[in-house]
Amino acid sequence: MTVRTRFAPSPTGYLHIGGARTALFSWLYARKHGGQFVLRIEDTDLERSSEASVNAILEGMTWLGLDYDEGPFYQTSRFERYAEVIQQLMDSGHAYKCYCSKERLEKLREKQMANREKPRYDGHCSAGVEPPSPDAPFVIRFRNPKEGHVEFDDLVRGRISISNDELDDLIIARSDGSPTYNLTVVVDDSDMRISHVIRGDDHINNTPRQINMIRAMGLQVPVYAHTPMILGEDGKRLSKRHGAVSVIQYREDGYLPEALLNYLVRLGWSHEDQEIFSIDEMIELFDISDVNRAASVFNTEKLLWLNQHYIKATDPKHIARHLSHHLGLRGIDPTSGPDLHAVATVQHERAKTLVEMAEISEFFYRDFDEFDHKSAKKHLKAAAQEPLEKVREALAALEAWEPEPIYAALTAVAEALDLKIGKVAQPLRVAVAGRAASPGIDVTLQLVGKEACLRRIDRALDYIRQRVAQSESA
RNA sequence: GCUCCCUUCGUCUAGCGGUAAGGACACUGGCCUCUCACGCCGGUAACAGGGGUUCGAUCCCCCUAGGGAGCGCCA
Repeated sequence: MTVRTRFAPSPTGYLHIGGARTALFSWLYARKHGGQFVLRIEDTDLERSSEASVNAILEGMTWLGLDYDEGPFYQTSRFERYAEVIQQLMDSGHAYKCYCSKERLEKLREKQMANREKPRYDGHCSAGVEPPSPDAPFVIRFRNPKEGHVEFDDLVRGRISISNDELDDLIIARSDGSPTYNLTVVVDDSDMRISHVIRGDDHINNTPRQINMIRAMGLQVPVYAHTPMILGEDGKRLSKRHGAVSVIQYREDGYLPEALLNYLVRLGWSHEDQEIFSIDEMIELFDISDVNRAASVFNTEKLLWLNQHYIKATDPKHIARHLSHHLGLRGIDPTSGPDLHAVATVQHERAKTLVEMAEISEFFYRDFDEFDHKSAKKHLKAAAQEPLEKVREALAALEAWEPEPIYAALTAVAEALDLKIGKVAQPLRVAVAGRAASPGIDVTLQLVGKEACLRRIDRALDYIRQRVAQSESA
């Protein structure tokens, strides 16, 4: 049997974290078994579906690298097929017309709730009834078996069993003739020869009735795997308000797709003590039956750690391209300063996201507006004046603007003044970078460039003199 | 309310009848060091509770509690 999995989002919003993981699991399973992964857009809800959402989902999949072998298929283009199946079910007696009014159903539900019963359709029209009027509206219901129970072996949950008397006769066609979800999934999964249905566990309760329909149609029941949901940082369900951000938002926030994928695959799944997985390793090692049953909480801290790991591990040339983009977003022309590859090389161990990397690299490309307040307070004080003046002198005299001579010049100044190198380097760092943290002082100066360095040192000296003058007059 | 599902450090997880309950993130002590990071060494921290079964339960069974999902002419 060739493995065929699918991802079937409804285009009513973005591709969010939960959907992305379900897609990843399905994709991995197909890739692992040399099968196919198909994408299907479940857009039968005309009210809520939008093309913008379809595009957002496709964009998210592309960014993550979850390529599909077939599709995207749109359910809206398959209405004829659904109508055909519904007719077959009618012909074989597995479905019937129901003329019950919404009012009647509403009352029924209230009564059942009051009686502490599970609300369900009572089969009023099951035996066949006369239409209240010749042109009375009706829905079509699936005739669920009354006896026995449905069992299936879920690849992550194990055996799940539910009694048929818990199930009622669900609507498969609305009064306007359009098919409902439970019918369309079943028909599509069958037509698309899906062998393994991997989806969120919010579908567990639908599965038994879907199995009953599949059997009524005389079709093959696929293997199911219901993956647990992902909770927000607060342990509550993900919502628009916290965490359920679109996958694309992570790209904007400076995450690498490899990091997000790695994070997602470890949510509910593990392989020994391994934390880092390349795509190839995931494909080789992942197995849907090793997935946990319990929901898991999304933890940005760990994602950040992984992201930093991938930033460190990725070729700086590649990082440079991303950095260019994020610098651009900050209004910086990346060609106006040092080579991006060099900057990425010295910064890639210092940033958890590409956005952060752009932020801490800004000073390479333009003079900062003002010194970081705390850093200036600590380092740009009277005691730093002489060292900075001497450093300026030494640097101005340098012929070769390279890390080694620069560092030699600094140590010479420090020695001459009988200071530790830090007493010289820190004020200089604040002068040139605007803050007390930066890559090594030598490469920092080199990349900023001689002219800019001298200019900024002068500015820092002005700042110190002004500060000294103020404290004297006070 | 009813049905189904879930429950190991704060978080992600390992465990599959006998372990000092392992790893990772975070937190934290130290080393390295021109800063920040990186890296390295160390630490704190968990089997929801109660009954069984068993020589022995994190692991098997039952109950309780807590959490989640479903119960639509949404998907």
